[in-house]
Amino acid sequence: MSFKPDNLLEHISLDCVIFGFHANQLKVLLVHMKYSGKWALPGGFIQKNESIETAASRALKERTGLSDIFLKQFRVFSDPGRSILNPAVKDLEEQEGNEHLNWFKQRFISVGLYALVEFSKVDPKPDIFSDVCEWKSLDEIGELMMDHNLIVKKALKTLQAQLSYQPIGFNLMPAQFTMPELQKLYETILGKKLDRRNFQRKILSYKILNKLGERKEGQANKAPFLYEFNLGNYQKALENGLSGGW
Amino acid sequence: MSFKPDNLLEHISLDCVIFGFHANQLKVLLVHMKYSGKWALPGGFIQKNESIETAASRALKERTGLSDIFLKQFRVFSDPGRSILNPAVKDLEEQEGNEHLNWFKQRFISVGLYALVEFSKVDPKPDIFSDVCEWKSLDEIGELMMDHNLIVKKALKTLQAQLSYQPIGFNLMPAQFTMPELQKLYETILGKKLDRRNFQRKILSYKILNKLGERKEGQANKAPFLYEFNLGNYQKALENGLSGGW
DNA sequence: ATATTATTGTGTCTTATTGACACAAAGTTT
DNA sequence: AAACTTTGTGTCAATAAGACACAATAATAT
Repeated sequence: MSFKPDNLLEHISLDCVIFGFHANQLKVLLVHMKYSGKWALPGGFIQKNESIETAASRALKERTGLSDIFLKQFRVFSDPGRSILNPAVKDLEEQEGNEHLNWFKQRFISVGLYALVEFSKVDPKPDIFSDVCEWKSLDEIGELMMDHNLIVKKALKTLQAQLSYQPIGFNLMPAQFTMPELQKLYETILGKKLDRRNFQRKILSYKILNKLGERKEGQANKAPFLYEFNLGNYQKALENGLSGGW
Repeated sequence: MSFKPDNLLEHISLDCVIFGFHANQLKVLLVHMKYSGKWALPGGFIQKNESIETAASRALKERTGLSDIFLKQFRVFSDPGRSILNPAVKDLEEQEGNEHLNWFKQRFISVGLYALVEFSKVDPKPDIFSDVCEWKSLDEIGELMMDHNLIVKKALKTLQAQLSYQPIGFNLMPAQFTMPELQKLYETILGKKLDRRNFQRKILSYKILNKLGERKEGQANKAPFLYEFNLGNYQKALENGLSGGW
């Protein structure tokens, strides 16, 4: 077993909600636990010399193979009842060499982090605890381990709120994309339809897009323009916020 | 000594940033550590059957005498270097019966919570670790213990952001107040002047205030109207947000 | 080839919101 | 009584947001 609890902070764990966007659907990266048969968020523990964010990056890499992901903490989940029925313990019981089992039976407080990643860049790989690691669209998610359904719900709410005061999309879209594609991302996160013309006007007013002369071809209609994010302005908008407010 | 680490989660602490408003200044509640002579945020630890929020309410009561405060978590502080120089350890060393000293020398990850309270309702009282507990206006705060300056800074930023999408003030103002008083609160939090007429128009548009017929007298000028918060609408606005965005 | 179909690009009008700005009224001080 | 301070209040211009329609393009069907 690869965990060495001696080097880990007790009582603290972290869970990552990794959002991707594909086929006009918002997806979350989940792992399927080998023995308990439950789906869960990829998570982990914190080493004695790590910050939460560093630990989350490392854990995400271990669980799913993903690296260079910018993870942002959004909330601590600390309800005393949240881990009473931790099915991960069952997975551990079935493994040989479970001398650390009691460590995992502790009560854990978990820090929730989320990230947005470009779907196509991800090649998820399961680790020793899980037999599958894959994207699930939001409405396909069934009952997850422990309070992970709640964690996903709160992450989505955070994402929706973020949309109102910060640009989003750089990490969720391919390098080049069309306006309708970007609009579908917004519509999916918000869960509602937006007017095509007003969306374009608003997003262009932020000056975070470069219009490319080229067009995408192959569909049965007029070819849409391609856009890319203007990194400089995108960063500025991230820092300054978009508008609204006092 | 009143701490019983046996019953506490290891490695996890919490710190409370309590904002108050008085004499046109935004204030923060601080405690002064007996032996190390450092000022610090009132904080505490988490018992095995508590959520973070419950623990924070209890700790705040123990440290300052404050009760019935709604505390909201805003961030986890987990930099590995944050507690290397924890001066609280010095305070503990000077106390008799420090059999738990090593427990406090651990590395801690701290959950930051903040709250807004009505200044006049507070009667701060120091506890066994501190000899003073009092309000400090933001520009009077010197160097605090550990990373507490950073925690205050991030709490203030959270508060400023919250101002843009939620009503604020119910917990910071007395039951009845004038429009200029409320405006000063907003100006203080934001750190900038606002136009008197535009402020009034905007805040009234939220429908969260009741105008009272009475007036306040005694100042050398025209008597301003009194207002109170309309609790029903205030709650609604808290839930739905104020506007702006998609 | 021609028509059909689906989807895109684009602009205007109306309404709501924001920002800038000035004077009269009231109560206190001199 | 005059001066002073701070309050209450409204309008105009600029900007942002919401509703809405038609022409252009590229594949597909006939």
